[in-house]
Amino acid sequence: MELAKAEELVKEALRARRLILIVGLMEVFYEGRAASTLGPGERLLIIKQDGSILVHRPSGYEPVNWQPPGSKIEVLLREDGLLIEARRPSPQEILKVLFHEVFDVYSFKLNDSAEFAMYATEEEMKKAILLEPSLIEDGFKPIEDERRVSESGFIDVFGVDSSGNLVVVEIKRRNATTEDIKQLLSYVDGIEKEFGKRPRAIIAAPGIQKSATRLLKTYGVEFRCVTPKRCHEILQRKKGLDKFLA
Amino acid sequence: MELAKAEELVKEALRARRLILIVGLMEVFYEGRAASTLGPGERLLIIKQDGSILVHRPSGYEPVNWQPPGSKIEVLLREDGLLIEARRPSPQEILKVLFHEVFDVYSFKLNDSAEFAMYATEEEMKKAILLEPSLIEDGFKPIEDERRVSESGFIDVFGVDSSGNLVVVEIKRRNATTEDIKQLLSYVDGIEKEFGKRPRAIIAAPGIQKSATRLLKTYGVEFRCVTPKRCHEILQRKKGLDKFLA
DNA sequence: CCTTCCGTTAGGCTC
DNA sequence: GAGCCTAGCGGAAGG
Repeated sequence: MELAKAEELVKEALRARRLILIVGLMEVFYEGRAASTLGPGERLLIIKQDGSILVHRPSGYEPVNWQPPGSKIEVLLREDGLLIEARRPSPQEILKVLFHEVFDVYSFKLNDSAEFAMYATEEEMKKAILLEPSLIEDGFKPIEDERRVSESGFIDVFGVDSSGNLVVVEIKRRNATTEDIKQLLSYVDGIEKEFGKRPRAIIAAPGIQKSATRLLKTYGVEFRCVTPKRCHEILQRKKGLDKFLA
Repeated sequence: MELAKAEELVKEALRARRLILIVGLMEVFYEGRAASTLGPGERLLIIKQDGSILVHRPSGYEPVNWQPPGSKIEVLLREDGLLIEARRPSPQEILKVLFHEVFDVYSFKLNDSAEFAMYATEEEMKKAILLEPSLIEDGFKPIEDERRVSESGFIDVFGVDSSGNLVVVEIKRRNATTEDIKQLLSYVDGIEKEFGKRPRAIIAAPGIQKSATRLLKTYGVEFRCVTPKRCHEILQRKKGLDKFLA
């Protein structure tokens, strides 16, 4: 395709705020928080209606270069090719795509207002534990979620056990790491300072990394196997029940 | 476009291992480590030669759903639409895209062997410090990079100052956080245990978060302002010099 | 395979 | 805007 024709198509599509796909032979330059260069090759450039822009190579999940939404897009026909620039003010970054050849330009006005729903997240795990505290242990009573501990951060679930001991619960949707255990321990220290009494520490996760297992024993942290999937099922069941009762 | 025609085009492109773009009205379902649903909407589906697959909405940098390279892709024409499934064995995950309408199917055999070069990374910062230790301070002498500290991880740069004190340097390409300082301090403890002598601790980064500043004073950690960009320039200058001397 | 750590992480939330 | 944290994080390097 003539580069001049491609320029015209892209400019028109930009004005109309359409999703644009450009396939061609291009070089890519990026400078901002970091910097990168990518020599000539055949790739796909995607420009979205909100100013996000992505360069995709023929392989790999990730774009090789990109600019997030809000970038300002400019198109320039030059001697050496068709240049597309995406500027971002803060942080100051620029992405330059220089097309030596354009194979095709497509553009679309897409309508998509559907809601995206994600399940089996850490958030759902927390909700399930608050709703069904026996997931942690019989007699466990949550008192607070997201309790702030000075200097450390936020406790996922804070409560008491059947004997009245304070309990700090840290939730992870993936296997717990040493870092996770250390974080939990810093909450324990904070609570101990605040209440003058050392709380029990429980990590609720689908599993635990081997290196973290040692820390468990050393510091008396307890592990409860809780999976995102099971928590999701519990919430679904409860919801179904509520509907039935309503 | 007829869904049967689309099915044919996609299957042929899959056999030929081409990059495939499908634009149309689709629903998306994902289940694996988590789960998600996305109702009908007009989107772009990208299938790459290596089995990666991406669903892009008209806005936003990130794909709303995806599957990484190596997924097995199947195409099925059903009563309710054209179904494209991408399965991944480990972790066991499935992505289902059900097209109610297909506007266009494009496919390309793309040639792209160019090398991608990234600059101003943490790796470059380390190289620059090893090459030009005065970036840390006059008289600093690096001894080792990536020195293993038992139980903690790896020290970015380990060395001695002009008075013979041990020095532990932690490098960050972005502003240093409290976590970064804690990590550095765990290296310090490890080195103290190993050498029976407490080393100096230096964090080399473009800046430091306010909450981390307090930790500096409390634990005697020193801060050196070192930016990725400046390190990159130093390496470039050195390279130019080498070329000139060669 | 598992673990560790970086990333132009992005994105969402709070302050 | 800065700070804090999660993510289906992905990806690479090392054991």
